[in-house]
Parts: sequence; structure tokens; C-alpha cells
Amino acid sequence: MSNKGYTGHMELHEPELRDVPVTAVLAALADDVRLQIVRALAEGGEYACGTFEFGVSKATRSHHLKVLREAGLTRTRAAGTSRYVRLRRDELDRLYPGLLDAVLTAPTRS
Amino acid sequence: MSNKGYTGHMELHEPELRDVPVTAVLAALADDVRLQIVRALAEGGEYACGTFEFGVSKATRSHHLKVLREAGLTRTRAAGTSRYVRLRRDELDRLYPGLLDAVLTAPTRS
DNA sequence: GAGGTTGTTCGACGCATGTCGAACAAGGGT
DNA sequence: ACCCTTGTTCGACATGCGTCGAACAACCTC
Repeated sequence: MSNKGYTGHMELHEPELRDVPVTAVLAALADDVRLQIVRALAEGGEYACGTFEFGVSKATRSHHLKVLREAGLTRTRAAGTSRYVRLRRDELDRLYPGLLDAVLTAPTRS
Repeated sequence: MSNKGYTGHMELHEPELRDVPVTAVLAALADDVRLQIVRALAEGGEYACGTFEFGVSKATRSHHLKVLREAGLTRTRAAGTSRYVRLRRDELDRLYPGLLDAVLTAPTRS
């Protein structure tokens, strides 16, 4: 929040799901771009950040991935210059059974 | 939207759930006050708008009830000077099975 | 190490949203 | 008729959020 001038170590902080208010999880899902990302991630496996080309700049994409990560929805692994993202499906399903399925099976309404 | 000066007939428009984007439903649920209202409504039955005293003014309460209604989450019936609100649970459960349960059974984290 | 690739951060911009008080509308009581 | 209650709308304000380009960092390759 108050990091002026880049501290340099890139914390990558992924909260415990229990510590994230439900409203934050819902808010994270309540955006078209992020929902597309989640749908893509739901296919399973890891994806490099660059994979997600949804008509936004890489700055915006980075922002959305941060929101998802800090809402406890994704985990990120750094490898070389890339970063691999995956859905925290098991934890999500355990804490909010049915939520993800409901959202993912919802009509795609492009 | 462009109603200047009060038109007077109070449309009360409740959309078909299919016509509401998922993100709008999620956004409607992604607010503390509205979530409290939904939790209260989930007890079943109808509630007058004034029932919901969650530390906000009646203007704000009215706003939140409008958001919920226009996201297809509630139905409103006018009777006298009061207005009775209820959850559209059946429709919700049919279109987004598991969503409401997941949100309602989530830890209350006051 | 110079240059390319990948992703994050900053600063700025506009738009949406939560909040309130005040004014208004519609009904119900007495 | 008058007033009170209930709820909506308006206008204003502050804050939050999505978006971008530009600058930066870390890494890899040659």
C-alpha cells in the first residue's frame, strides 16, 4: 500500500481462504475479465500469466491476477521470468461448496 | 436514468434472471450490507423494507434493495405505504444451483 | 553484458458506487 | 383536512475500481 519506489522482493502474498471475507471472493468473481480468467483456469493445470489475452493490456491483466490471488482464488508459482497461475479449486470447494460450480456452469452470455 | 423531476409511477422493474449477467448477480452479493439483507431474507417469507436496520440511512437501504431487485435477486410487492421484499430463491437455485447456499452458509465474519 | 521477454508497479484518467440529508410521493389514521 | 409513517428520488460527496502507457525488475539467451 505505501510502497514508494519499488521495494524489490515481490511478496506474492496468498491469504488463507478463511481470512478472506466472502464479499471479497464474490467481488473478485464479479468482473468479466476475471471471470474469463477463472473459467480458463478451471480447465485445470497451470497457465503462464501471458496466456490470458482478453483484450486488456498486460498492466490490467497483472492487476486482475493480483485481485484473484489476494482474494484467495489462485496460487502463483514463479519460474524463471514467467509466473504460473492455478485455481485453488479444492480449498474453494471445501470452504464454499457449490460456489465455483455454480459460477462456472452459468450461461456464458458473451 | 434520465428521469428529472420525478415521473411518478415507480416502475419496480424486476428482470428475468436469464437476462442478468452472472457478474451482476455476484456484484449484487459482493457487499456487506446487501449480504446481510440477503441472509435475513433467506429466513423465508416477506419483509417490509424498514425491517433492515443495518446501520445505514433509509436512502442507502432503498438503494441496496434496488440493486438487489435489479440483479434479479428479490421480488417486491407494494401494499399500502409499505413494500414487501422476498428472495427469488427457487429461480436462483434453478439457474445457479449451489450459489446461494454457498454464500449463505459461509462464515459470517462480522 | 547487451538485448529481448515476461511480468509488476506507478501515476493518471474516467467511471461506477456507497453514503448521506433533504425533498418528495403515496397511504393510513385520527 | 392534517399529520405521520414508509419508502423513493435527487444532488452531492468521497472513495473505489478498471484501464492504460511508461518505467522498472528479474531472468534468460547469445
